[in-house]
Amino acid sequence: MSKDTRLARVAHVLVHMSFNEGTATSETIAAMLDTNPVVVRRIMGALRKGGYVSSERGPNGGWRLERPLREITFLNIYRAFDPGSPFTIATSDDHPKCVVERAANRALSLALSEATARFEQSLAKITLDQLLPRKS
Amino acid sequence: MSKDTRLARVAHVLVHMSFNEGTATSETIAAMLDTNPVVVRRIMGALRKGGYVSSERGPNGGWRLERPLREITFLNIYRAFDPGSPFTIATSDDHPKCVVERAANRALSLALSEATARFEQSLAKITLDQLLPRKS
DNA sequence: CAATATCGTACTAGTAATAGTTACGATTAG
DNA sequence: CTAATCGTAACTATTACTAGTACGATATTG
Repeated sequence: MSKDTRLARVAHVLVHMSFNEGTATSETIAAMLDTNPVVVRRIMGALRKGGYVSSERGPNGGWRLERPLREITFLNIYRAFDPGSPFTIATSDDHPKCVVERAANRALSLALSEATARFEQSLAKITLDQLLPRKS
Repeated sequence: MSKDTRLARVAHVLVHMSFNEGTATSETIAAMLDTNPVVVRRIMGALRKGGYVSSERGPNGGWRLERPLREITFLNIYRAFDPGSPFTIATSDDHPKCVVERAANRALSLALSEATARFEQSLAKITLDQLLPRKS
């Protein structure tokens, strides 16, 4: 599978959007991400459901940031994408009635959920305003 | 990408192997995993490099468990597969010189490595003897 | 109302990792 | 020598994501 880069990419875009008033079109954003406007609409569409951005159609339309950067965390973005397990690792399903397989799956599931919880804790601590360049 | 189930599957197999003296053929093990002997050879081959199992060719050959269950952890198995990142999530690489993208990638990388460390800590605590059915 | 900009979305193609399969060579017991 | 068994290369299937094409829906402007 190719990797899911949506979180890093959209965080990048939202910070840039905060530099300008008004809207940014999918086309403009696509240029920033070196991709295609449709990809942008899909990603931004997910964020719209969470109320982090809004969109307007027609001339002078585009995407608008609806919340200040400090009120948006990586966890907010991550969850907006309605993600499944973030792991490439999964339990097995060869002999669901075998007690040994079940014990192995239980042990692995616990490790996966502990790591997922840790991941989400880390994401929750990152707000978008932390990505702003320092005015040193 | 389809999910990686090797860890759970091989843990299951090693426990069953400990129930019998001597060797188990790839064919026998394949039946346990509901798959094909070649898949078994690939998976077991990785464990052989770590010294957890050995193989013998020719009649009466097969795979032999080389260490007691309590001396094999999930982390040992996991590492034997020489895994890349266990996450489906990755950083972006659209504008490597953009300071905002770099900041976003740094923040995400940290979250990923914290979660990976937690995952490995959890795996290290699971020894295969913990998967044995309780004699209640 | 016509022209145009812009989002919305269905559909298809590309990509990368594991899983599965076939085929065949290498080794060893008897 | 024969048969059992591993070793491995090559190919296909599956899965889940990214990317791209096409076209419809909507809103502004004059």
